[in-house]
Amino acid sequence: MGKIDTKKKLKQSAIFQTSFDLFREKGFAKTTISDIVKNAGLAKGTFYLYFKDKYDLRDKLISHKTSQLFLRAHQALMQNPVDGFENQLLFVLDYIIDILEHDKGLLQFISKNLSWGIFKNAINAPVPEESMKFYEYFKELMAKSQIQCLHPEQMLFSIVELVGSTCYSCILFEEPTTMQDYLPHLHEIIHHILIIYTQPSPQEPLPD
Amino acid sequence: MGKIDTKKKLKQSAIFQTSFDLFREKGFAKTTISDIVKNAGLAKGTFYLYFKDKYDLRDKLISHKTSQLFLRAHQALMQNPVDGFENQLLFVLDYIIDILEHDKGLLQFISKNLSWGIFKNAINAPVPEESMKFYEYFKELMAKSQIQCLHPEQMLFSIVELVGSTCYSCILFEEPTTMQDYLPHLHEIIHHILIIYTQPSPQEPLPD
Amino acid sequence: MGKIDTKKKLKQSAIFQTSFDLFREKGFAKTTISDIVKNAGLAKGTFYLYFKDKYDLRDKLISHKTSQLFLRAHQALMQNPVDGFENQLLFVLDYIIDILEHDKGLLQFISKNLSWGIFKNAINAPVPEESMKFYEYFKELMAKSQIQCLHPEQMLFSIVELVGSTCYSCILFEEPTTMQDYLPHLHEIIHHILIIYTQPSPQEPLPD
Amino acid sequence: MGKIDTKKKLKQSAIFQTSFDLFREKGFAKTTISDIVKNAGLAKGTFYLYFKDKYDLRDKLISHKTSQLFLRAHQALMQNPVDGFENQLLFVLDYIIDILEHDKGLLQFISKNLSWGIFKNAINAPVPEESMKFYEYFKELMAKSQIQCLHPEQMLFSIVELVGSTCYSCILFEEPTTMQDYLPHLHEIIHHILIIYTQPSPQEPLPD
DNA sequence: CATGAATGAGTATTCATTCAT
DNA sequence: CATGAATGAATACTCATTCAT
Repeated sequence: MGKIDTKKKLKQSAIFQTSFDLFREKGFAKTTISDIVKNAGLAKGTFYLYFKDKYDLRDKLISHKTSQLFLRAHQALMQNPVDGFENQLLFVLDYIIDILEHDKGLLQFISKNLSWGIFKNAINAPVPEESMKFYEYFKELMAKSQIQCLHPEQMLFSIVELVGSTCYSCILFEEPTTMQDYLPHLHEIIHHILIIYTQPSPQEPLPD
Repeated sequence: MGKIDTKKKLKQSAIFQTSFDLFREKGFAKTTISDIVKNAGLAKGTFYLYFKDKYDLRDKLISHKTSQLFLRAHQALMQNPVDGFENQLLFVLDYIIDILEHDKGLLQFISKNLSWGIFKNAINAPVPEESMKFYEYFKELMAKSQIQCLHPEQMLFSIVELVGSTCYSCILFEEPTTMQDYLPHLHEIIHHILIIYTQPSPQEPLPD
Repeated sequence: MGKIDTKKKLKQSAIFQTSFDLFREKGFAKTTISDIVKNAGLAKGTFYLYFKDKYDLRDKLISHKTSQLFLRAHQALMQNPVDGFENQLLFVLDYIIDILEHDKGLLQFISKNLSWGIFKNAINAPVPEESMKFYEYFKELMAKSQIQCLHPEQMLFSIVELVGSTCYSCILFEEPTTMQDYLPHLHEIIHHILIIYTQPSPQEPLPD
Repeated sequence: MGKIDTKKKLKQSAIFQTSFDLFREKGFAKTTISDIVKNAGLAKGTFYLYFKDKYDLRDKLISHKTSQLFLRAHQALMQNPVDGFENQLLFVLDYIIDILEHDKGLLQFISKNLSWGIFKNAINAPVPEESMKFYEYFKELMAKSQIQCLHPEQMLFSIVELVGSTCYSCILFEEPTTMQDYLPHLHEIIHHILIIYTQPSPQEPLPD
């Protein structure tokens, strides 16, 4: 009973690991299911017991990897307590950026396919305990820091999209500059976005 | 000579038009070269006289479509003179956003493939006069408005990436909200980005 | 013992019923063993406890269904006594044609696979009491009606093949006409076949 | 121009010949397209330039072979003039039966798939001059012999179905007897079918 | 320049069958 | 007896690319 379930988990895990390596190495399109099962030491048919097709695998893998990323950032945050929502947010973002800078394959794989929808819900996480909803997580952080914010979702959306797309370009192509170089400006823009959204009224003129 | 050139242009144009329609309709991956030439009324071999392969066509098409987009925005700006760099920038962005809102196929096609590199250089423009470099264009606008800016490229990069990725989500999926809804906040963030980059940096004083 | 036998019968029966429905619905080739066991609520391995493979199942099913058909016709004949071999034969044929007209799936399934061999011997009947030999049955009817016939087997063969193949076309495709339309002609041809085989052959005089 | 067309004909012909041999040898189901093209000395893709799939090939092949059969019978008839419709009909049928007796593979292949619809129309004949409509052909023979017949189509249908299905059993399995043995009886039944359908009125009582 | 017939490597997917539990 | 996870051989079909005409 437990044995069979354990074996099943192992197989799925093997497919995850192998396919991720291959996607990183050769790209999604050039990776074949034959490649995956051959490297995972499984029969072809077995693949189809766990995933509908290559696209299903990809989607589940993105959820999985994104979840892992946030989980690691969250755990780091727990071990290095930081005060205030802004600092916490920056800590998490910087932590993730740092990981991605050292794992460009991961960045390449995730970014091409990540969307706000996946980010917000991360519902299809194959392992239940991973299916944390990041948006909920940040809202909680905000609440704990007693931040007032009219449109918390839009605020996070703006930040996440900005960070995601600029990272992609700076880290992978160093265009228009390196991540090192860009990071302080990114922080400053994020700082301003927080100001904008936590101001009493977005219409009112900004203080200078 | 001129005749032959005209004929060549016509064929290339036919491939552009047909392939764009098909990419919009069925997506890039599902569109075959057979499809394209059949719809364009050409022989298969003819395709290879004009493009190296499907990827070459796609890249040239993206440049072409992106150029067109900016060209239209630029022409609109010429006819509705607006004062000041910020207003000009917003005019151009809003104009493009409006087009994309009404042509989601175009948005889908461009966004998946647009990167800062293409945006900045637009090098492969098949029609020479299209190969305007947008970055240069904006730098010129800035100069005309006598804007001082330490890192103009980074500033535009931040804005373009933010606009690009948020548009994609808001227009195509209305996530987390509609473009209508999000637009004022986007404007405000852009406003702040301009402030950040055109004010004396907190770290380093502007040279005079 | 009896219990186990009952259970076995039940499973076999479930496979028969389910597979027949599926064969009718999707055809033999498109029906998979997975389909069958899933619908029958059994495990895949169980199938192989009862049948060698799909072909074995099909053959047994044809025998089974053909037997049922004749059994029903026979029972009807018992309840509506008819005099004379020709009338009895026509009664049985008409009865069966009527059933097939109302169950085209059955006709389709049986006809594609029925041959004179199966008809004559019905050897593989899975349930022993079904394994009535139709040819023997008709010979008995003939004997009871005191019909003299030199080649009774050929006579039945001619009739059965004619009825079988014309039914198939008339009922399933209404080609060249409907069964309704064709039936009187079919009767007349059968009548003549009976005449031919029960009259002194032109070539060889009947032995007395 | 003519060269290319000739080559195309040759390729189709090669596929026809090769596939027919393979179908005869291993059966339709067990013959793969890979087999066919390998034996025909063609590339896989080439197959799909000429036929939609294996089923398309089979149907066209049946038409082709059936047409050939009748064509040969017709040519033989032209060279051995026979008087009267019945004699002509029997000549053609006997001629075909004779061919089939000596080419059981052909019989096997055709019979499993021949239906009255194909017989009557033979429309899809790949080579135009083959697309003779047999039913029309026989109607013509009848007209020439000044035969009056109320339901000529039904008459031919009855004969063809009878001949087809009895041949199949007698030739391939010698069940219930050999074709040699059965032939005179078949002739007699056909003779009677002609009588039935050419009688002034099918409703009127048969003369005894 | 233009054609389109021919190519054939390449890939996803199915499914009957087995066997450890 | 029953199960159903695992297997992997088998196959249809696609499509970018070439090259003789």
